[in-house]
Amino acid sequence: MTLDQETPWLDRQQQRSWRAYLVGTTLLMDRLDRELREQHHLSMAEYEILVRLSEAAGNRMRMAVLADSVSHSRSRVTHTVSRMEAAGLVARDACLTDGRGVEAVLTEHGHAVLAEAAPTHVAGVRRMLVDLVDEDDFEAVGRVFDTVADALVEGNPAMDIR
Amino acid sequence: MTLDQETPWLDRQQQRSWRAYLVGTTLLMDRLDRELREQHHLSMAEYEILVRLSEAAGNRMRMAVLADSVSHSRSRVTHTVSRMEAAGLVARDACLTDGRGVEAVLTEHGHAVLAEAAPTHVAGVRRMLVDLVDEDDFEAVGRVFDTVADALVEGNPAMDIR
DNA sequence: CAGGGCTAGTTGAAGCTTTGACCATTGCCT
DNA sequence: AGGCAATGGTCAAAGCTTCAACTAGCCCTG
Repeated sequence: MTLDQETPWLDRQQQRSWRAYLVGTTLLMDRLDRELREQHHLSMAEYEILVRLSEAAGNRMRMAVLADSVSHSRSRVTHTVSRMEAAGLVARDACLTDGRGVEAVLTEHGHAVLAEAAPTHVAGVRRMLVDLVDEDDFEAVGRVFDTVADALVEGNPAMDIR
Repeated sequence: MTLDQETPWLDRQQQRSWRAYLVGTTLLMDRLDRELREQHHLSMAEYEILVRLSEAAGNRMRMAVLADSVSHSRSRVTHTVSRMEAAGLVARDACLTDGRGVEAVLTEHGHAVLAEAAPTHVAGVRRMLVDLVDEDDFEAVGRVFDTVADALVEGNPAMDIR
């Protein structure tokens, strides 16, 4: 990669965009998390896991796949799932085809909690983001972070430093 | 605000954009934070505070103003500044005009650390985001999160639930 | 089929953030 | 002036995330 003296600064517009993104993301995530906690006793991390499981075949997923799909560390998912298990939202199940594996399974209760939480969460995402902004601009956000995610996803050496 | 049954789901495209944003942001923040920590022993929160102070008149800022400018809670800024103070990056100073107030001041060392960290941090932001995406798309990101931040910034009752 | 190396997942400690209580000071209102 | 609500900042405790081992099972090679 380039040396430091070759790295151009961000121009005025880029700087503005970058800071707006930082501040906006901080406020947005904060609020969505807070709403989920207050109304449904769920963190956003827990909510995302419920969503992923509900979309998975058999409502079950290997821990590692789950971790990758939400882009959280395995350790983090282990802890989060443990808390959710204690709350009866998911269960753990040994994987039949791989003795090392563990699957997280959505319980009845987890399904019910998700069904309750989803509409209000979606409403929040709309109210604070989607319905506020131009549709094309929001698609641009999708393109930008698709690109970022692709570039940063596990094992892309092009993104390593120097 | 609208009732739940009136809230339409996100359409396919919106859903894709929303998830890309979540995943991309998670990966990006993770990496930027890691780079800053490994190369300069700074968290992103600390880095942002250094930047804000370096731009402030007299390199000093009231705690509350600082907190607002990075959109972090006051408590969080208190803790972060305490750690930075222990590391010699900033100093605390009583506010002359308001007996309740405290000002954070950038030290020589803090200035030096920022001068070292900034180029590599900017390089990271470019490498993993700015240089990867279409310029117009990135401006759209700026518009979107400007709007979000405006809507969510302290004391906008329109964004409250129901 | 034994060994080494890899992958899956967990664990506990350390670190950061949030929450809520708390105290001091200030500004407003009468 | 005197009382009282609001503001600024801090702190301790609780919660979540990260980090660095660690266990166990898989797979490849000799």
